[in-house]
Amino acid sequence: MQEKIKKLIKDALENLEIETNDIVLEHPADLKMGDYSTNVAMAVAKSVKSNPKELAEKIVAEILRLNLDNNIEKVEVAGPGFINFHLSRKFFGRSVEEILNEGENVGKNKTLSGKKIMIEHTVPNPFKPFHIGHLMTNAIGESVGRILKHSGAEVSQDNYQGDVGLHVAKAIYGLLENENLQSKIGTHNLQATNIGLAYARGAGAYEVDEKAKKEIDEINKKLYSKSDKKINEIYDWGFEVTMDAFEDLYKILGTKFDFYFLESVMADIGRDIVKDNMGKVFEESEGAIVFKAEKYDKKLHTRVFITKEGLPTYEAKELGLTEEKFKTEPDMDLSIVVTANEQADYMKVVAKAISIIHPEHEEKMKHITHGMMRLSTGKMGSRKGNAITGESLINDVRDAILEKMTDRDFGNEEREKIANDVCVSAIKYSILRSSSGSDIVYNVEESISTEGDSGPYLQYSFARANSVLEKAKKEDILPDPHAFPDEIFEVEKLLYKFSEVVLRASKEYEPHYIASYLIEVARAFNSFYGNNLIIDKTDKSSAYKVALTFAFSFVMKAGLHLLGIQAPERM
RNA sequence: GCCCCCGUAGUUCAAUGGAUAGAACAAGGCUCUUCUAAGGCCUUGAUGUAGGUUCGAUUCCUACCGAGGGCACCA
Repeated sequence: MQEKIKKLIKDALENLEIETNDIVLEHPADLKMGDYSTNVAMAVAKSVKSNPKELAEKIVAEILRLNLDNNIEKVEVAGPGFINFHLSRKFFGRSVEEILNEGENVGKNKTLSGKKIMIEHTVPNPFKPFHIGHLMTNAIGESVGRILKHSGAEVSQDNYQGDVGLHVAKAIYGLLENENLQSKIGTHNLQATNIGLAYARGAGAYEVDEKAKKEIDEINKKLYSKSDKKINEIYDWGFEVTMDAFEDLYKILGTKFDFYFLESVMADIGRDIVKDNMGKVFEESEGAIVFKAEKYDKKLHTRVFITKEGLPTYEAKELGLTEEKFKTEPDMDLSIVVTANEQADYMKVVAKAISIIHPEHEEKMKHITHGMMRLSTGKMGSRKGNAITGESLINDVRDAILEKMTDRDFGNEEREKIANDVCVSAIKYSILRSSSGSDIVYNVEESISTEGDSGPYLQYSFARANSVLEKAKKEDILPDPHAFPDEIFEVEKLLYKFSEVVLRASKEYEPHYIASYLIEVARAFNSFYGNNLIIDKTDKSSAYKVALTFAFSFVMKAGLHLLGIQAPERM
């Protein structure tokens, strides 16, 4: 439709002998102003020395002369010189029909078809708790991945595990200090929680206790050399148990990883790359091996890749990791990494180094950053290791939801499942409603409220639509997109825009466009629901309203999927 | 000191250089003998400051004010 209207405008301008290369066609902010709008008249008014409003009138006259097809109801000039297009009742009926035909494929586009993309996110460290920051990268990474897939890309996901390093030594120190924490009794979640406590203890001691610091450094050396049998045993158990606990969380969150990379392996690969590029990229400075990125870009700075002790830093490991990813997927078109904001600058330096070594990779790396999650109520996690864990937040939110569900008549299994889905939706939506880089304030109460701006509100709207459709089935009213009434409902004016929203979200790697759009559609649907009796055998247009309800439910379900959220049929 | 990101209703967030800057929460009122009232309908309130570019600036540029992050061997 967009292209058709653009063509129409272009033809009209040509006939009037007005030159312009770029026609901007957008949706007006207010639905009352029409469905599409262009500013060409204002844009070219100056160059043809004409009053924008008069020029707009002339263009409209020419457009009308060119014959409208029955998708366009009327064209008019408004405001300072906008030309507004109002689409016809038929158009909206047709777009509902189209959505019905597309079903769960609704909103897909092919802009990325044939492209291979790998996205890295979540990245919790074994031996450390999965904290709420990991929920941020998970929600954003998962959603971006799904959006790109909806645009035709072949998407795989990878996770990167810090299996070595000081944090492991700190956890093991804590475990040795308090043997109770090494208990193998209970679920791996419980055991992982104990390891998290041990880590917090070790991390705390490392800061304030000289003796402990020495011991931890000692443990760290033993971990590298694998010389201590007891430490090795604790390590093997702790690694497995924390990784298993992460897998449980991924299941709840709806994430599946295709590749896992280990930091210990990347360290060696990274070190080799640095050595192979000495002189070319890296140089020695104060005993360490560094990359002076400011030589290439004034805004970048020098970073250490190999310490004077000969140990590869995060930067060198990242180098190895990227190399390994391109080896794993040789024809990869894009490698995306999602991390916190504070990594933005290192990533630029690392990316610069990589593009000097592999110029062909330069355009194939993309870094997405996320902000911090703070909780609006209760204590915030301190920096020293006792941050709020993802699991405890999930449990709190789930409990609050179960409390709200007491008047609902569900079996235990369904109740649990729904509480889970609603909980994940509450958290993920709160993250995804804002643009990616911004910090968010998470408010448990607001996130589970169905009044307004929340994931549960979206799910509720879907469940409601579903319940209408159930009734339609019982009453034998089949959807018919041709039986439309004269009235055009607001929800119809939004539904056909879904694919455009997906496209924009995909181009900008921004899930929040989907989130805001879904709220808008849900609101329009709930309003439609409130003001219309959908199932009504005495109403000729009932079959159309059922079709519209179907269309809404497809769009909502697909949209929620793109946010990484389940759409329960009942709630 | 240098670099990056940000500053929008009381609060939490939106707004591809466009029209009267949108929502939601909070406050008040109305609404279930209709399909989920976890809903719907109605009523207030904002672009940090000063300039500039533009027919038009929340958006671009400059300065200032304010908050956050990064800047050599942690990740």
